[in-house]
Amino acid sequence: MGVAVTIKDLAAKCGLSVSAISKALNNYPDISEETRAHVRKAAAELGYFPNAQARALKTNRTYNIGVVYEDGNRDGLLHNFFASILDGFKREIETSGFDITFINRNIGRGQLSLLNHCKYRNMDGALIACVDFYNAEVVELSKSDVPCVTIDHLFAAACPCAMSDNRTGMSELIRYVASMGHRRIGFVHGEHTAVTDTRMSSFFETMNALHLPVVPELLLQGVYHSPPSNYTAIKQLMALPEPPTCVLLTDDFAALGALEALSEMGLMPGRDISIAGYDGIMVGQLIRPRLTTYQQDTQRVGCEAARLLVRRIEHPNETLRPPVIVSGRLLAGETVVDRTEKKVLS
Amino acid sequence: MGVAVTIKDLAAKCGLSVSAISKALNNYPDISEETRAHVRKAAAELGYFPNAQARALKTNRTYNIGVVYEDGNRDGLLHNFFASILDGFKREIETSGFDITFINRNIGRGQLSLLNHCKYRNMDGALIACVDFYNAEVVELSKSDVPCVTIDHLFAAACPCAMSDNRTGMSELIRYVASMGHRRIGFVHGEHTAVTDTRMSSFFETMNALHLPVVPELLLQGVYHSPPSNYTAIKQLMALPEPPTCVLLTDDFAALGALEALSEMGLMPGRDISIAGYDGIMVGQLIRPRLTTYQQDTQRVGCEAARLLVRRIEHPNETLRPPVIVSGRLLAGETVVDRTEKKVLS
DNA sequence: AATGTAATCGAAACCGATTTAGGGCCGGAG
DNA sequence: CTCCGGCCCTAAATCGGTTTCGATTACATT
Repeated sequence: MGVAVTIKDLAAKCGLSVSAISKALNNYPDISEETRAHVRKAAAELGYFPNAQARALKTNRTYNIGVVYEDGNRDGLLHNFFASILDGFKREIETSGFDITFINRNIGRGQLSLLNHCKYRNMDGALIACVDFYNAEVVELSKSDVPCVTIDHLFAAACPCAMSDNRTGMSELIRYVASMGHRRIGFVHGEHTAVTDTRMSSFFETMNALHLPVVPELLLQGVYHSPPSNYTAIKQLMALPEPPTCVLLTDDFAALGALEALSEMGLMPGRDISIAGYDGIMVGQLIRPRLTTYQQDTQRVGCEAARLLVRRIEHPNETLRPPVIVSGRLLAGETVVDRTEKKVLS
Repeated sequence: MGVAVTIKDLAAKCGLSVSAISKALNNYPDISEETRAHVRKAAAELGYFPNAQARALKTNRTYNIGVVYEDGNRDGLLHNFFASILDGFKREIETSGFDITFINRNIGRGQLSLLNHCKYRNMDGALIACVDFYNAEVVELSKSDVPCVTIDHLFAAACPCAMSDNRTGMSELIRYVASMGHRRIGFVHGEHTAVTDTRMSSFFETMNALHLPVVPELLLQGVYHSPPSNYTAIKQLMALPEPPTCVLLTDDFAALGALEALSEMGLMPGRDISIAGYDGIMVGQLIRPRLTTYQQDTQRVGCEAARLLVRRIEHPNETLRPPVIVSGRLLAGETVVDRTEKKVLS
């Protein structure tokens, strides 16, 4: 190694003690301004910067954030939706001087729980996203003394949360679909999670408010981010004696699976049958017909999560802030047909 | 904090000195087997694990890898291709006990070069991917004493590299297209990079070998991962007096832009005009018509990069290994028409 | 002149590990 | 009986910083 310059070298160059240097650089009040300036100048000349480990050892601050990310399935980083949230989180938290490190369960050849991994590296905080929130290790981490922030899941524990406005989103989507003349609306929801619960309750509420019938056969459980699952679901729905005129899928990526199924059946989405996704990923707007969906502001969700976490780290005793709810917007693509016009025409 | 258990606590519990504990856990030979066993048991009981900072301070090993990732554009994590490589890298390097941390240019409110950021955190090594390899800071890092591995770019510096077999890939793709009866082949290549150079030279070579004409007007420069850029390029190509019958785009994501342009022009890819992408991202196989492309084995590229890096870290003086070249496979989708049949029919 | 006070800086302890040098203890050789 | 060499362990230095506590100096106050 090109032998890093340490605080001792700097002290020698300045003719000062090590402690004086430290204080000068950390803006202690008992160092004169001219000394401080001199030290700063010398530090710049020597290209000095403190050793992160040494500093952390003493201060218990690493300026490093652990990111707990799916490691079960083969998604994780490949998950468009969460990749975008992570990206937003990363950009924001970096401006506050934090780095991010992925947290997993192994260290050396040994194993470590998520919480212990965080403690091992002395993480200043952790982002919990894209995981099974009911997993024991995840719950343990959320309840621990390491400051956490979650995405789209509200823990009972004192854990701030940034979430997308799934209630309004679902509602707007349904109202749009209804405004296009659809009454028999199918809904493939995801596995049981907080997000699913919110969307489902919003589904029922909105359908009721619009006096639309909720038909049990049109309500299916699918799997988030899984084209095959939604491929199957839509085939099942279309095989019904009286199929829906419009189907809402779990998410955009999954909706691609539905589109695949439809094209196999010789049906053209946006003409013979309507479908809508959820998320608003970029490819959904690149394909033809453009996907009708509800776009979540993922960058913003990540950014808000970062702010909440920094706030929590810097003010640990502050009362817990309510979840930040980020609104999105409807993307009226071309996969939902306007049946009102048809009625007029026929 | 729940006051972490330190080596002192463990020493007290065992009635041994701190150094004995350290040696026992680090498999020093001068500790009796029974003592070692006893220490291990006690450590497990107390839930002890060493403090990463303290250890790193003394050993200069952090078991942390810096990941240098695009921070200029708004891609980065959103880049399907590199996200998958990073994912493969992450999985492999985690099995060797390393964590990964993103490297950027800021620390606190100050600024730090990429190299200095690595040194600040005492990274054991670095992955250089998805960046401008001609950037001064990137070059500096690659030449430094921190062990690096690159993806798809061979530095003059002693830096191992994992790369996709762009030469063979391009060649196979062209041969396939040619076998489908295409002679007027357009090629939108990316910005000047090592990857672009390889693909272009392979393009010329293969076209020559197949006695196909390389028409200057059919050779355009586009931008990687940019649908709009390729949207423009394909419109330009189709406006020619004698347009190509098949166009190769920079990558799959960009190819979606081309598909968009074609659909606007009322042309149907896979019937009126043929196009091919490159990369083999998942959505390309979910849309209809399925994208014809060359699939790179990104997981494998990431995995090989991890192995190279670990090797380099653990055996710094070993002579540099040659680049690992990972082969991919042709994905014959539906966006390239078979003109030979047409000829027969007409 | 004696005392008090503010402004600066230094000495040393400390964070939690690793590692070098050395010190008892025991058995066997001389 | 002494000496020597393993074996097993401890003491202490060290990594590179931060922070507490004191020390020194200069200057104003009484």
